[in-house]
Amino acid sequence: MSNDLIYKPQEEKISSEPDFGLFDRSRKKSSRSKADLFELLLVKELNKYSKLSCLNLNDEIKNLINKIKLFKDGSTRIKEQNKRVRLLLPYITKELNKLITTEGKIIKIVWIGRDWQTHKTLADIDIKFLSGKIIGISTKSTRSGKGTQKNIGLKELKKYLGLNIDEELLEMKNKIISKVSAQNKYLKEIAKKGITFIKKNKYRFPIIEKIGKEYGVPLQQLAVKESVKLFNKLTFEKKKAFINFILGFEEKGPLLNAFISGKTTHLYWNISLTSLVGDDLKAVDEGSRGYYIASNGKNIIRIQVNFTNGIGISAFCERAFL
DNA sequence: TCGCGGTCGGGCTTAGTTCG
DNA sequence: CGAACTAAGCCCGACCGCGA
Repeated sequence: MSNDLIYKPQEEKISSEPDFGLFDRSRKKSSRSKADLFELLLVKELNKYSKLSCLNLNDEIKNLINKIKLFKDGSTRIKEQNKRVRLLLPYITKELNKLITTEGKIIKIVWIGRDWQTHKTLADIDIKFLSGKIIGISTKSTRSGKGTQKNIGLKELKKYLGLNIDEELLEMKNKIISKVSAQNKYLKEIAKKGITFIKKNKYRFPIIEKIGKEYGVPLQQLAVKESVKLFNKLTFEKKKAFINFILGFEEKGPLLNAFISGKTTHLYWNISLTSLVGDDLKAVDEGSRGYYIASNGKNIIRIQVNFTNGIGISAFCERAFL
């Protein structure tokens, strides 16, 4: 039996028998909870700054802290978020001060958080002024890097680029399921339960990742080629629509991007990104993993082509970076 | 030239919504 | 009602440039 097929218990696993995914082994990170905590702490401070009540946030903050504590390095991660809020806050309030002189005081602050889907916005926080004006704040907190500008699912890729790889995806999925199934009796049981269950078991059986890549990577490469070809065939208006979607120009109101990466703060209004977009728009193949969108010969957006939860064993998507 | 901070690039995690 | 989809987020190793 090859080494890949041997069941590898994770650090928290006690039983020596495979549990077929009943055990949750994704305990190393808690990225989403940390982001939520960061956003909520920021909302709390912004409320204080605006002299608005924020007592209702304390329970939720407490819950998140308790959740993050359970993860590896949990308390360090919590401290980090607190620190980054302190560093970023003055830059945001400086910008808000300017607005207050023309729009009046802040009367309401709404944490959008995970409700972006129903709000249809990139904003994490909405701020309403006395004049009725509402601005959104999109905020990120990372140890390093700029974070994802946008994650584009297959539905949107179809809509904007006309990308259709349904058949290839189905074929890939079937191949992965049958190859996983052919490994041994445990994997046969897992494969029976479908691709999501296969995904849940990838840490216990490293061969799953290997098989996923075997069939997933060629599809990534195909999708890069297709996307580049399709983008370059679009009319100028349609190219622009795709870029507008990525950059968030479909927002109802002004959007302030406020993010902190390590100790470095960044602050800019979304509208300032319009200067990036010129009249000659082209997609440039960058190899097997992604492509660039260039404006007048200069790369402005990098698009990474991959799967959300591991190659071949989760949903396909393309991700945009500035 | 070496250490270190910043950026890049690939990948992973989470969770709300939708769909069969 | 659970699996799949979607789209937010963060992680982290590699790489690169710059000053001591």
